[in-house]
Amino acid sequence: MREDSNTRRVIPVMVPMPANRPYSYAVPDGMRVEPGSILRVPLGPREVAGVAWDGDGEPVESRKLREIAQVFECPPLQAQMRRFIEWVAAYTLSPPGLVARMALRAPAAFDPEPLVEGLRLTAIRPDRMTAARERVLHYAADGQAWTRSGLAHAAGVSSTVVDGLLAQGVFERVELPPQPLVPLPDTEFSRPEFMPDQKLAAERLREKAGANAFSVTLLDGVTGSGKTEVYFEAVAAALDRGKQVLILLPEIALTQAFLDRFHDRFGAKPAEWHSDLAPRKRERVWRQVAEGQVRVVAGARSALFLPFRDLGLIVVDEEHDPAYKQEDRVFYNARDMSVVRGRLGNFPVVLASATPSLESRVNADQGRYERIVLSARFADAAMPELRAIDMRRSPPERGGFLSPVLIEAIGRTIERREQALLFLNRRGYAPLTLCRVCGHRFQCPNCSSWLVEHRFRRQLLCHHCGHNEPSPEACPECGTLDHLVPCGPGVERIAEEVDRHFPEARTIVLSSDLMGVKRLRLELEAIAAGEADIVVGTQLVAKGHNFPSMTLVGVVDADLGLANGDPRAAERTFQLLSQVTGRAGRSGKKSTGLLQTYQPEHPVMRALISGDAETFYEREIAERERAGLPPFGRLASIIVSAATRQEAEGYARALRRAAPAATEIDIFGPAEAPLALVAGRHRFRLLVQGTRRADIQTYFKRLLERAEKPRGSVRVQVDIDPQSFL
DNA sequence: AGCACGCCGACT
DNA sequence: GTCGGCGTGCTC
Repeated sequence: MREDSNTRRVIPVMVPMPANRPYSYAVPDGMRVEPGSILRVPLGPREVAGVAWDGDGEPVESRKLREIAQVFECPPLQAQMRRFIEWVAAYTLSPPGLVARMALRAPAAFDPEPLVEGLRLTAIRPDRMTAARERVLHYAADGQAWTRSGLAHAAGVSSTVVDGLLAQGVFERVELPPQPLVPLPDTEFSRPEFMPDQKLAAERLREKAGANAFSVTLLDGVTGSGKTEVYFEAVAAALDRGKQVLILLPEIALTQAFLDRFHDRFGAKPAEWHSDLAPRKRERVWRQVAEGQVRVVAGARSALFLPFRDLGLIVVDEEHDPAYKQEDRVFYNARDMSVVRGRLGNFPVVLASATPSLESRVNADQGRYERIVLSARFADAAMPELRAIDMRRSPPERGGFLSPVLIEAIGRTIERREQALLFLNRRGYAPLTLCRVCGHRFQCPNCSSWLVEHRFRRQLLCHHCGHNEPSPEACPECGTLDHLVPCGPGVERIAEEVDRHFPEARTIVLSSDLMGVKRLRLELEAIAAGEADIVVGTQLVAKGHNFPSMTLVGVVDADLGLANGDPRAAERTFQLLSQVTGRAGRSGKKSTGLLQTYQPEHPVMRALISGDAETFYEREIAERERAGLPPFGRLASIIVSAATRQEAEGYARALRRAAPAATEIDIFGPAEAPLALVAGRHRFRLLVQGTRRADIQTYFKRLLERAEKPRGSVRVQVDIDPQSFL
């Protein structure tokens, strides 16, 4: 704390905007502020919530210096969290104010939850008794405090009856503490019976999570090996130590199944945290996490910035999932930042996956993480038998995309009254439309990608930037009618083909653009209950939902993810297809996975079919090491975005020219096409390769200082994440 | 990131 | 003559 010339106390405050350092504010006389206090401060024309930071406030001109308006009655942000914010800001080269903002994303949560007014029976009896009053007294006789509306509702009377009794003194007002959001989990609620290798793993995890020490454990267990139940033992151990627990999930909105399993084990639900949460609920979660009443949070990546009072374990489920990576404003990977938070907070971290990322595998191989392997499927669940369908030998009939082999397998499956899942990671009807007369191809006016036909919506859609236009009747180039042809399949087109072959079957298309999260949950429930025979779905069917009678999974285009130039393509495809095919066979019935491919000899297909992931990983790791790619070398990028393509590209080129020569850094780009169009901004990426993170960070800082300052709508962001590549 | 200030086109 | 578009610059 410092005093200015007028002997006012001045402290640093981190404000929620892209400031590179805390701002200084004056503390009014008599105000008690400590580092971490959450404050209401004036900022320009408005007021914002900021955090009192550590050390002295830098002196500022006294005409600029303004006073803190209020200290919120709310637990201060702990030193551990403040160090975490600083660390993330330094690592991602983003302004700490923006990182702090992520920890303050619950606007109204800083004021205490209002006390609930309750009514309790006194010794006074009413002057006259009526039937309605009788009923009210009957319910209130339990001596508990009731809310006015609750009591009126229970007694089936209007609330004026209760008001009348209150006026006579029959009831007194009492203040009730706000209801806890979720009941306390009970670590003894239902202890599962484990198979021998699960038991071993669970004991090891209990040991790790029971210790007050930083460690990272990679729990590597095939789909259906009971991974979740095993890491629940780590959760139990941390809870028994009196700690809070965070479980990160890639798609929390879709994982009703996870919440049910948690409930089965602990007799209570965890608090949820994700972007679809209603604002009021969001505030209560934030508040009760800060106060320590919520013991377990299951959340999306942003839950990492919740202000836990006493966090003692983070579990990152499906740790390989690309959804953990945030790619706007602050670029970070929640899996990696979880490890950092564990290190700063000195507590254990568990990374769980059936198909770990290469980074985590290498970290385990090199001894930085401990690796626990669960190789057997649990109880009656059998691994699906995977086979390739060589599309060169069993091609689809003209105009179709499904091999006769797959069609026959679907037929046998639904005859047995079992379910079939067809997976194609492509939304819409057809990825490209062209005119048979003049050859015109429908292209996005903003990006350079093809427009995807969505027949259900009668629109052409750009999957890059969201641009959409109504489906055309005629070719805009030559005006010819009825000569536009869809090229290639999307899920809608596959569903159409399925309908042709199995008109009697109940076929459902599951695609993120067809329904909201709520509707999707219902559809998933319905499918699990057997209300469909054939499901055609995109990526979202891969995530976390269990379909007990699904015994056939057909991958329509297993080669799809391998086509682009991403060095992670093989790893990603392996992970995705493992997850998709793992949806089958959960009931213990014999199940099959069929992969339609033109390259059955590809390492990814071989690994999937043989079940020998080990050889695949070794090969991929060797390849990465040879190429100096993550986790052996670093890839990073500078993202330039602007309102127009010209502006973005222009600045990207200017940056490229200004790049100082350096032996340890290799910078290339911009790519020919803009990377993406995000909320009306074109983005270009300059890719940087180097060996050490520190080299890249220093280099970026130097480059950004040297280059002309971005003007106009140009923005520059940095992505230094071992996960990143386009 | 917000938000106000400021300078040029189509309307009551 | 004003309303309003979003370019520019600042916030302790």
